[in-house]
Amino acid sequence: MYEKYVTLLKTHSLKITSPRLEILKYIDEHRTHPTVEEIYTTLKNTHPSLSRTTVYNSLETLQKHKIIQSLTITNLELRYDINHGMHHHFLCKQCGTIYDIDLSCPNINKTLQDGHHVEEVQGYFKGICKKCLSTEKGRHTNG
Amino acid sequence: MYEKYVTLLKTHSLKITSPRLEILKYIDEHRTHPTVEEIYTTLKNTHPSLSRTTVYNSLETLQKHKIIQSLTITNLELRYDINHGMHHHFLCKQCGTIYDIDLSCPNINKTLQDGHHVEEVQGYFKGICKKCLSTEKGRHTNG
DNA sequence: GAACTAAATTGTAATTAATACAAAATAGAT
DNA sequence: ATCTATTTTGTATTAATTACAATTTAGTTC
Repeated sequence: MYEKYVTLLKTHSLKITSPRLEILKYIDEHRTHPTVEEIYTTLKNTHPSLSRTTVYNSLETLQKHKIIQSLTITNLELRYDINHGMHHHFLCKQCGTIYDIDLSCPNINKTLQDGHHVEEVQGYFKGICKKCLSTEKGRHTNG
Repeated sequence: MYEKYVTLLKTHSLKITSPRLEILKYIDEHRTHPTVEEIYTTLKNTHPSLSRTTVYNSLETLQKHKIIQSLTITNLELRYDINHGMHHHFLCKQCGTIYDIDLSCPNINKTLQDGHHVEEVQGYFKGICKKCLSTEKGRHTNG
């Protein structure tokens, strides 16, 4: 159940704590790019002693170790995502869903750009998602 | 002095007001991707009646008309940038400077991606800028 | 397995960015 | 000059995040 996450934390010489395991598991199993509040309120149900600050602290630690990453695509608050290989993000302006986009910009791996050393790249795409487009089309067709 | 901005506002059928002209001029002349607070405190000096809320309102209006755009590259707060053709951004993790990056990801203009309709693209690059790299190198060499 | 210590968790308080809203002011039209 | 819808302004709130001190605990040592 948790071995995967125990191993991951050990690999990074991080202490194995209940909050870290739960948070990591949650982010790994919910690829919805959740907010801190979503993670906190959900886990609070099954782990009442959990503190909001702990969620912030744990996320920061996991991020420092590049196990997870934070997104600012929604402007309002940080969202978190497990670090599963290079990918970008698409935000639907209508339904708010954030999709993973599996493409790699060829400029991404060039380590120098205008003389700057690039360590991280995040691509944010915004528009209307496939699902909303089809609903919209259906609505026009039917009524 | 302000004709350029008067024209721009007129083109978009926006009322010509002093705050809008000042804010637009500020963003156009300071390509440093300023925060709301930077814009507000700077303009407050020469225009004491200016309200923080007005800065927020004006920025929102200008953004809706695609005259400016907002960036979330620093995570903490929104930063604003005049909309001068397609470009991306580089944030130096050391000095905090945000540079414009004039490259266009070939995927950017594909209007559909996984069936999603892309309307906007923002590329955020993070690392160490040329200037900080050279300072670092100098330090190693000299001491 | 008990004792120890550095690190993590917790809860509260404070900070910061952004938004809501109503009253006053004003741009542009008549 | 008058009028009206829009904009500006200031205050009050909300929401996300950070600071910090006290408590607890993971992992080590004996």
